[in-house]
Amino acid sequence: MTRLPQAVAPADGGAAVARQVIEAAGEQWTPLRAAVFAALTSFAGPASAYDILDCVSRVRGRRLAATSVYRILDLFTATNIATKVESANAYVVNAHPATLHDCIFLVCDGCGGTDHLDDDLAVDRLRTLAATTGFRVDRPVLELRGRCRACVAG
Amino acid sequence: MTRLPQAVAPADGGAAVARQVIEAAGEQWTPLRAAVFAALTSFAGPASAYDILDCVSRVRGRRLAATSVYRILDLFTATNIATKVESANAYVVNAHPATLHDCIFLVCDGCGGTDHLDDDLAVDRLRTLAATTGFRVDRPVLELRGRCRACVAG
DNA sequence: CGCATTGATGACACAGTATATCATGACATG
DNA sequence: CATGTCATGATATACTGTGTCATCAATGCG
Repeated sequence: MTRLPQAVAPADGGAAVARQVIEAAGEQWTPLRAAVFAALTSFAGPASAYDILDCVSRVRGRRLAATSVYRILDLFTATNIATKVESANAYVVNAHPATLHDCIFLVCDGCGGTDHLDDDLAVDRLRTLAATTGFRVDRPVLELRGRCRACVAG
Repeated sequence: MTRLPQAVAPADGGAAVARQVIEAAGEQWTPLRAAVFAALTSFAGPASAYDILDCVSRVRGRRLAATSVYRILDLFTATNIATKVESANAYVVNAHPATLHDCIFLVCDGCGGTDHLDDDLAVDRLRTLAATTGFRVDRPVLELRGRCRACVAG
């Protein structure tokens, strides 16, 4: 299966689905977690932990602890609600948290925007190759840095 | 083309080739750069910038500036002599600096060891998919986190 | 009700990663 | 010697992330 990037944008930015996933995992959907999720979706591209910290702090009128942000981001990534873009030390909400795919991120070095594509064929191939060496893949980090259409043109 | 991980270990750890590449790029092969290269090869797996800083400082009996290490690592990565493992904030020497391949790293979360494989087929596929969205790939970041054979067994 | 437990968050310190800026030193060349 | 260039140093600072203990609210139970 191959899907090209596409936007599926529920009115709430996916918060309802995220909440379902979190609660299905036996975790709570707290106000702070909701705020972090909202902050995450409010950025056009990947947001750093401190971007989120600043954003949530502003909204709540009170500075929250960095620890809390990291804890919540860890929870989000563990439940597949968000993913860390390793090459940018930043986080993005996952477009389809309910279905398991190994996202391939297209990160634009021009505008910072991030698209993603899912391509089971390529990923399966990589997994299989790794397996031939006895390596068990737990977490693929597949990111393509470059320039998006607009930034190539501009 | 697909090659499985293999060790090609020249006696000098590849310093001679590295030097050629650096000089071909119009840059100098200085004692400090040689020391950083040697430090890089002296680690079994990827080494952090500060691992290298400590190592080189010890060898030289004098603490060098973090800035210098980063500058040299930037030079090495720009010339394809080394690559940054983004998901580990660490650097490894490139096994074949002269030939251009998009390395796929297998990073073991157990022992920290890193293998790599080259698979033009998978990478070309990803590049092609990206291109269909108008995205131009400059720098693929392809890392598979998991457990190596030994650590899966242990 | 009183109390213990549990989970979420806060507060604070600190470690680790990275860059900006300006200064210095070595060397080449005119 | 004056000047320029390149590599490196020195210093400060920003950014990223974690460890540890305290606090607070909700829940369950005697």
